Amino acid sequence: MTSDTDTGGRRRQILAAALEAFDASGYGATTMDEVAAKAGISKGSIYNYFQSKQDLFEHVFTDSVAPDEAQVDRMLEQTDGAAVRLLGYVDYWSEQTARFRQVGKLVLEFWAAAAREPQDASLAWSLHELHERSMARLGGIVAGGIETGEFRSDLDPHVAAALIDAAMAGILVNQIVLGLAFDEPFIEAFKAALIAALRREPSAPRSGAEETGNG
Amino acid sequence: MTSDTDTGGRRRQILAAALEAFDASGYGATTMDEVAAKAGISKGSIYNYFQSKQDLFEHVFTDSVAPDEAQVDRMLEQTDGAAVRLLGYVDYWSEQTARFRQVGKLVLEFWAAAAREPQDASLAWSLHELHERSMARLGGIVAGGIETGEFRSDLDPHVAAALIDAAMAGILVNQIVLGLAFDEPFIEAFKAALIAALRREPSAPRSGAEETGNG
Amino acid sequence: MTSDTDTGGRRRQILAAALEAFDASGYGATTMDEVAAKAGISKGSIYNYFQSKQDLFEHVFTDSVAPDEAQVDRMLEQTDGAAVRLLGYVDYWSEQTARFRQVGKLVLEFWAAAAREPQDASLAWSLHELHERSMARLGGIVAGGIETGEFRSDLDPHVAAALIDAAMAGILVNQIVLGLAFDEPFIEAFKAALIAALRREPSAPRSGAEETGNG
Amino acid sequence: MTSDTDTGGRRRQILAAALEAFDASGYGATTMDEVAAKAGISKGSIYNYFQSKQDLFEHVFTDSVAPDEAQVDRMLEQTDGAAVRLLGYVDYWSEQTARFRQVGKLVLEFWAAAAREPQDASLAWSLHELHERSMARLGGIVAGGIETGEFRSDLDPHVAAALIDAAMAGILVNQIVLGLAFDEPFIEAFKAALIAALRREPSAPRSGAEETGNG
DNA sequence: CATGAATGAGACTTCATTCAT
DNA sequence: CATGAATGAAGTCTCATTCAT
Repeated sequence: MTSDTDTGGRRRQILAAALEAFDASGYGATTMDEVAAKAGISKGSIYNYFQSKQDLFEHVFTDSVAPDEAQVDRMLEQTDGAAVRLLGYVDYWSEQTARFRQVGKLVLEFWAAAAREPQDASLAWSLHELHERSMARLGGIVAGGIETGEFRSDLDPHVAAALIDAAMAGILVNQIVLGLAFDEPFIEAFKAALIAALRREPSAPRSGAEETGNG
Repeated sequence: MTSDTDTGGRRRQILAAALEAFDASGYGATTMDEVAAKAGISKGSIYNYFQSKQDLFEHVFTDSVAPDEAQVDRMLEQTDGAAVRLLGYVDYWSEQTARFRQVGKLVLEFWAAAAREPQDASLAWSLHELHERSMARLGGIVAGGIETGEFRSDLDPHVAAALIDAAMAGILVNQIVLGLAFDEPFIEAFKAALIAALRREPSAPRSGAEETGNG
Repeated sequence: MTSDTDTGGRRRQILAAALEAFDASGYGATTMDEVAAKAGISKGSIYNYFQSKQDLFEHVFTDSVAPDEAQVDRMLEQTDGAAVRLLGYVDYWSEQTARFRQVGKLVLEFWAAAAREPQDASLAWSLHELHERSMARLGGIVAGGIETGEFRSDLDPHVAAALIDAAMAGILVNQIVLGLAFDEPFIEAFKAALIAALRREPSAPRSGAEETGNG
Repeated sequence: MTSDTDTGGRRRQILAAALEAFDASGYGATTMDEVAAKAGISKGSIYNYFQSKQDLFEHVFTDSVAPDEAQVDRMLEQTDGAAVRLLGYVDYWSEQTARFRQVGKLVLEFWAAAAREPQDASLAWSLHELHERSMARLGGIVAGGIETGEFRSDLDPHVAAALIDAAMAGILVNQIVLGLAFDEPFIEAFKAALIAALRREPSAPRSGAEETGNG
């Protein structure tokens, strides 16, 4: 047990050090020496836990950076109403984004690496699956909204989901690459725009529901 | 004349080879030998035209990949109507994206590199300025639409521009990273969603009553 | 113990190989491959002990070639009489010169490199301090001789020390550059000339009239 | 004629540029580009005047830096008295040294290069012959002084010449390597020491004859 | 004779990975 | 399982020299 815990601890220690190093310098410019130094262990030791630098890099994503999807699924299960569920999803994503912001450049490294990999390689596959699940959740929310009449009936749930997902990805990119600050008012405006584009409209007896509220 | 053409030609030759190589393997995994071989010249020759690998990389972006903005400005000058101008802008961007799709991974390389650079470094600055100009165009279009009554009056042009820009960036990312195909129908849906979110709602003679109540 | 010896041994191994290589070919023409081959290790290994070629070069001087000054200080402490001490110093220097003769060209490399360096750089500083200590010893001997009346009272100890030091440096240079053999008879003649130039002239009961004119 | 002059001028132009460059950076660190830039011509052109970098280096010495010996020979022919001739030689050397001081590091480069060359190679041979002529002059002066009774009869002219030459070489080295300033008072002290070591002594009815009389 | 782009050998240095201790 | 010295392949960049114009 102790040894087991120790082993897990050592592994996590390396992952944390690697995350920090890769984020600061990128994959190419990070050396195993750096990781070892940050982790406070010897360089050779890393190879007892990871097969190679590439392997370590991928595990930084799958074991440390990949978003925690359990909570959002719980939230979606317990919530009624397509608009509410959608806005909840955006909030969840926004929280994850805040985490990403701390390891922001790393996300771009993952993307760039995945783009270069064959589509069935480890990292590319992880990102692919992550995206698939995101699409499924968003598509389900939109389809539900159409069914209940909350959302416009002329929407294609898949297309809508892809658009919403893309918008979120783009916000993240602009944050990381350009250092833009997308603060809470911005996120609220984003939500309002989503609702404005999705909701059923002419039948609404009253309009004016989607004020953005920022100056 | 001949020499002038030749010199420019040699430089372009190297840029084309570098673009291809960087796109295929990424910055780190591309060697100067590869670039030289693809360009059909000697390795040392590259250094007669570019100071370093990094310099070459940046010039691939600024000289070869950066979008051609002249045409869109011409279009915007000659067009009336905010919605038409916006859709025209999306088309312009869509065409550029098609170009990017061919050098897709390279764009991620640029982004990752720029994110790692200090914000005033060459590449980061190029991307920053590109974004600023994009924001200016989009913001202008939206502001014009608000003024003429085409678009909702409760929009903040800066926020709207940032959102539109982010959505486009995200579509690009998902294309590149996940290999998704965003075809013409998708782009049309994107346009429709934009218009749906921006246009003044015909049914509401007066808006401006209830805020979204953030928090 | 063993490891300590081994580590020190490996380092010395590299230094010895580098000394030989630099001496044979000069700094510029010596390659790290050569040093590695002579030391019987891999090229990369050298960088576990020295940061760069320049660093290795400087350590060859400070760790391997710089004269051993402990013995001469012991001798000077235990000896009385300015003339005897001076001749002892010449003998000490002559022995060191014999060592230098084996790595003769290397000394010129050090000098040339030091001359090109800023005066506070590592190698230049080493030579500077070495010279300062030499001047202090010689100046002390001469001053002592003047005090006891062995040497002429119109000498400036600093000037005399500088001259003696220069003469020794020049003998070394001519040995190395021109391959001249300065054998024992020559050294004896050098000693005699030194004494002749320094000692109080017996025929003049009182000196102190004709100063050299500098303070 | 014009072309001949032009050619000579172009050659001298290159030599002057090379001298400056080699002096500033040393042989290894000087590039042909630097020389060409300083000379204001193209790099390829240098090879119309010199076979190689090494060839250029050697010609910098033989054509530009080697001391001008004609004047000292004239002086020696026209002067009587061994002491006066010797002091005149020191003055001549001192003037040359002032020239060397301006290209000081270069002298060390020549020495280091010559030491590495086989003794019959171009540069080594030049230095060797230069030294031989210096020895001949000094030896002649000393021998003459012994003959006329000015100098001590127990001197070996060859040994004395070698010592004087070495002292001068050493002064030069310490100037260049250590940046020491050997000013006129120092040179006068050097002269005084030379005379003190050489002149016939007990028979001198009066001492104090060898005032240095600086100024 | 001038030019300067092209060359290509080769230099220094880095670093992922291994393995004996 | 830990260590860290050793490795050696590979990378970027330099530069003396050539040669077509």
